Amino acid sequence: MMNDLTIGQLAKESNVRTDTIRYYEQLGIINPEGRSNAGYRLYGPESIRTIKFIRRAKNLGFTLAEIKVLLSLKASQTATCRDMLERTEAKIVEAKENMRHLNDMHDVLEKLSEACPGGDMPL
Amino acid sequence: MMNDLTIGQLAKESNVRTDTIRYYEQLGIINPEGRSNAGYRLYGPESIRTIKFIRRAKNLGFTLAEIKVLLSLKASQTATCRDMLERTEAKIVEAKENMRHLNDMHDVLEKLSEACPGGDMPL
DNA sequence: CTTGACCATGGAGTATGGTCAAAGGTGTAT
DNA sequence: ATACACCTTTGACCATACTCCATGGTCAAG
Repeated sequence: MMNDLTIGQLAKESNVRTDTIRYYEQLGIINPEGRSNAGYRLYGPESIRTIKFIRRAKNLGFTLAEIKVLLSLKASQTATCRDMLERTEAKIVEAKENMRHLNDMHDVLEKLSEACPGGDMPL
Repeated sequence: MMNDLTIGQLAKESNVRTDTIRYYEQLGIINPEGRSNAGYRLYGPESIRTIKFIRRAKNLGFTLAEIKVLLSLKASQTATCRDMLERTEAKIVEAKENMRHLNDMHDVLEKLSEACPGGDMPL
């Protein structure tokens, strides 16, 4: 299918390195839909979403082992599980915001640590 | 002073290993107040707070390098810096709560992933 | 004065999450 | 057909944050 992505294309679309995708595959987190005649990994377009999910979860502090579990739940056919996951994803987005704010603050603190002994407060 | 703690006592009070404290010292994050005649590290009681602060910040996702900066700010004599830090600490506590909730949820999800294919929802 | 718990240093080893490099096959444009 | 970008695998290497080990000194109790 024309829809399939090579590992390089997937990497570009999802802003990770090809090595990282292969590493995730090694951990059993993601798998290509198949292989080309030449043995090239071929991915469906939903893989982009998956990689982005992994990155989001990672930023929230989930380990790759934990993310593997989250993704296996996500794949489950049980509606209740899917619902739980959706709710959790919303929570995760919230927490990510919190962490982002915290990190912003950290950046400010770093600047402060340089500016403070003698300078005006940059904030 | 009788108030001084050996590394083992400090480790016990702050729930880390002695190795970890020495490792932090190597990174310049904490330092003993002095040494005994025999060369034993001696810590004041505030070191317990410091180690606990490091652990708290670490759980929030700060790297040890970042924590070093936070602690250097904390030590600064400038009132505004201290104020900023206090505010940031409050934020950090908030964010920690959020992450704790998220981690609780993760634990539930793990249980779900075992119970879901065929069992009742435990939640 | 010896035993056992504690301390010191230095260096090696571990887990996580990548990242890079070597050696070689593929695919397409000129 | 040959350059060039892309793909393959295997395996080494990196940073972070510990954790353990070997070797040897210290100290309090019996």
